[in-house]
Amino acid sequence: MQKELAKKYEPQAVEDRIYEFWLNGGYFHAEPDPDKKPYTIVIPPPNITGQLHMGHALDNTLQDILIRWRRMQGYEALWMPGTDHASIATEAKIVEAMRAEGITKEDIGREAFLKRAWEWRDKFGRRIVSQLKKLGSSCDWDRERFTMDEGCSKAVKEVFVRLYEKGLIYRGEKIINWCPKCLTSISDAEVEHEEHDGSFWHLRYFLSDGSGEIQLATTRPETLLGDTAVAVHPDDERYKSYVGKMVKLPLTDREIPIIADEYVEKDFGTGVVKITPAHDPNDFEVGLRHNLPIINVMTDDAHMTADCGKYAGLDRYEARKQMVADLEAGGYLVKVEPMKHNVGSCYRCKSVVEPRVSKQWFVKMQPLAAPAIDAVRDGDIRLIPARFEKTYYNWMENIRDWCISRQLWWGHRIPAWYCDDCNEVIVAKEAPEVCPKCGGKHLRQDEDTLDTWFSSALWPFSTLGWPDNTEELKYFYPTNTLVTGYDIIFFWVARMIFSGLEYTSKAPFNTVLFHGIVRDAQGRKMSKSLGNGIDPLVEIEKYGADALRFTLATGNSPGNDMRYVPERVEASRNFANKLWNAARFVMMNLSDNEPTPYIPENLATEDNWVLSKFNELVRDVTDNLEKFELGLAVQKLYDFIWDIYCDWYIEICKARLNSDDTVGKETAKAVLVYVLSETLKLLHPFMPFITEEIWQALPHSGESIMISKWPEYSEKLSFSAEEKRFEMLMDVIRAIRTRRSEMNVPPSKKAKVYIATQTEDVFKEGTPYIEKLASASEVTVGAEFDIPGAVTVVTDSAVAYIPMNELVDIEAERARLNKELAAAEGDKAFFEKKLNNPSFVEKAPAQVVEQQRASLKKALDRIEMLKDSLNALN
RNA sequence: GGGAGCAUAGCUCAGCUGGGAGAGCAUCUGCCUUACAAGCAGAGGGUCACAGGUUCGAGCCCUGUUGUUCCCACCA
Repeated sequence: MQKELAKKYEPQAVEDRIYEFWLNGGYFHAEPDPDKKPYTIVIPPPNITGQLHMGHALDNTLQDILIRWRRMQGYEALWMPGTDHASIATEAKIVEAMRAEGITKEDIGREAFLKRAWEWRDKFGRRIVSQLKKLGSSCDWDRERFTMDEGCSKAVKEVFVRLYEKGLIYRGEKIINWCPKCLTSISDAEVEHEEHDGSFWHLRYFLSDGSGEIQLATTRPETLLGDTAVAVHPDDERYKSYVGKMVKLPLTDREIPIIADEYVEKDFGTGVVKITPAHDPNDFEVGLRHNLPIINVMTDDAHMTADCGKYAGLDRYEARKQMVADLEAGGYLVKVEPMKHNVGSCYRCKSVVEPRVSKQWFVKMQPLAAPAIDAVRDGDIRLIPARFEKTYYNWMENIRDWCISRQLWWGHRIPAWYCDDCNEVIVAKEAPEVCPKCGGKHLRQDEDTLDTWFSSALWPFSTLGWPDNTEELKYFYPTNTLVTGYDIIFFWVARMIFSGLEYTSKAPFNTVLFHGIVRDAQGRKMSKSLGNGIDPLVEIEKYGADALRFTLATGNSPGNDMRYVPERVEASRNFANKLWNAARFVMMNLSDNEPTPYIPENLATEDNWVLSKFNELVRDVTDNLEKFELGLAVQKLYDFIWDIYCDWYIEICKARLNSDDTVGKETAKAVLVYVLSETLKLLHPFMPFITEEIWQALPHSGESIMISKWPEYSEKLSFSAEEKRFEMLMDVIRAIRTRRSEMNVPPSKKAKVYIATQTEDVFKEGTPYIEKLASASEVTVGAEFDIPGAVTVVTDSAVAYIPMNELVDIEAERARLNKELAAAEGDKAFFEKKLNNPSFVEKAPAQVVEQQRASLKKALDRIEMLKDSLNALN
């Protein structure tokens, strides 16, 4: 901070410089240290294709708050950063970029394609990292990792081989979700289901023996050429006689059987289903049970295959249209009903997913899911908020095998080789020279890569050196807190849990803090297509990273979505500015060589009060952070700094600072500096830049606020008696201000004030403050006054008379006091009623009863004072 | 079909284990009181969605209703 302080805080001039300073100081770096307790967070690795969006901003703000706080508390705090190769998303982008050049993947081949991909990664992987730095993230960049770096790749191979050997990874021909645009299989979790308006075509299939027809209904007539049976329920009386007969498949010469299977719902549609094992997961199962042939009628990009006669080569929806027309023309179409049905689409490209039979690699999930369920149930892992446990159990308990192979090039290539000589499958960490079975040399590695999430699942330990038992792994693992959005609970969180348990025998973290989605001001999801996204970098440029962080941390409760309202970031910016100016004021009063912050002797009541309030703040903020209530913590800091420190304490200190009382002056200065400096520490995790900038400008010891010691609650700073005394003063000041404001008296018009009270010492001591803060020209304190016709204000502890008779309308004043009296009488009745209720006194906690008694007493005192005041008017 | 969240001041949201409802923004009034007009001092504004229940006491706990958002699910 410069000597000449700007009136306004300018984050742009501060943040980059401070971040450099931290980096140079090496403060983000963590090393195993047996003398300290570890605290570890692994970052949810952002995609290398990604740009920082509000979701990242929120996620990383929360992590940075936790890690900075723990670091200050003395933990060896490691925030492990890195990026994710995001196979499907990255590959799609590169393919898209290549299309602009007029070339395809296949044109250049695997090797050249991967070269491009790595170049892409080098170029864009840095971008997201520099954006995280703009936010102030205190990651240990020395340890930055990438899901496809050597270590992570080693971990991936290790896991694959181990699971294969254990029989938990297998290759099989099954029906999977196929994205016809990305041209790869995807897992169940990668399919988004949405209800669409569709049609339900009722068709008639004629029996081969000419004895009649059977009617069925379908939403996908274009798969008809792949039908290999027609099914009814075995108990369906209507169709019992049909079972075993053959029907002629319309538009073809093929004959297919009518079978009975319990999968069919009697009451749905006509109770008859066409069975297309190649294109529907249920039909596939039915096909297995009845040994039906599988006829694939679609190509990998969802066009009809060459075997489809006149429909060959048509897009699936065009084929549907033409087939429906042909069915109608041929007399097969009975009717068309409108129908809502679920359509699955690819979570990356939104294309409608095509169920497809193909040979893929799978992870057998049930054996892995069981311990993962127990870990949460037994409390080894705590989900915050707890309601996500239910979601988690529900998913884990109904989990199906995980399809992990992808027909993509960018990713971890599957460590499996096929022997062309003897068809042996070899799964190994290193490429085999020869076939271990036949000694043949014609080995081909599997062309496919692994699901991106397969490597992300290992992130908490692969980044720490696993499978090697490194010092880092021993010290920092298991990690402590995982902070992420609830939208990736299945993709990532659940998979890390079962992976950690399986490979390290430990839960990978003990707490998961879920946050929600950042939405726009109207509550809509921010998206490219809507164009309603707010760029965090633009906001940082405009308002500062601290303001953005503050906005995201405030009013954000775990697991709940939040709206990003522009006005709020302005309010946060204003708060930073407020703090800046408070610091300016304090420093204005300091000389060049002030001692480091300390608590002086000779504390005045207001000093005790502010220290006591600060002490409570320390306790509350720490407590909130322990409970992951970050939004509450930051709110309390805001209130303390703005209301208590600025509006009251600084204002009240001005009297001493401007006086000739050297002791009072020094005391005020010392307390001002002490409380400011300590409060900056509490605020630092939330607003790291401005707190560092101010802290550096204040007298301090140590290199940086970010490695200073987190304040602790101290009984010695608890002054409840002094707090009460000071609050009496505040009450009177507020009451006088309110009264003057109601009468539109400007502060420049000073007036005498007489204070009648039973605690004269409080108000005598507070006289200069009443003069300054309540525009009093002269304050007289006594037990009783008789000042006819004065403006009268009554608090719980005093009556203040302000003889501004010319402004007073006696009748109005009487009416007002009577109104207040009525209110006080109401209070009295309220508390009396409560206290006269025997079951209340009996059953309520003693402390609560005591509170009510005190409130009753206040009301009674107030009534007395109001009555006196009314009498005084006469 | 199952499950979950949300419903509190005009707007955006807090509200910890139940003890007379809070903030910011907006509105209104008066202030350039030299740290800050991105500010200061005040004011107005709420049957805490609805209906029951538990309790001495319910915004908070229970049940149901309505509205809304989301997640999961193989009725073609």
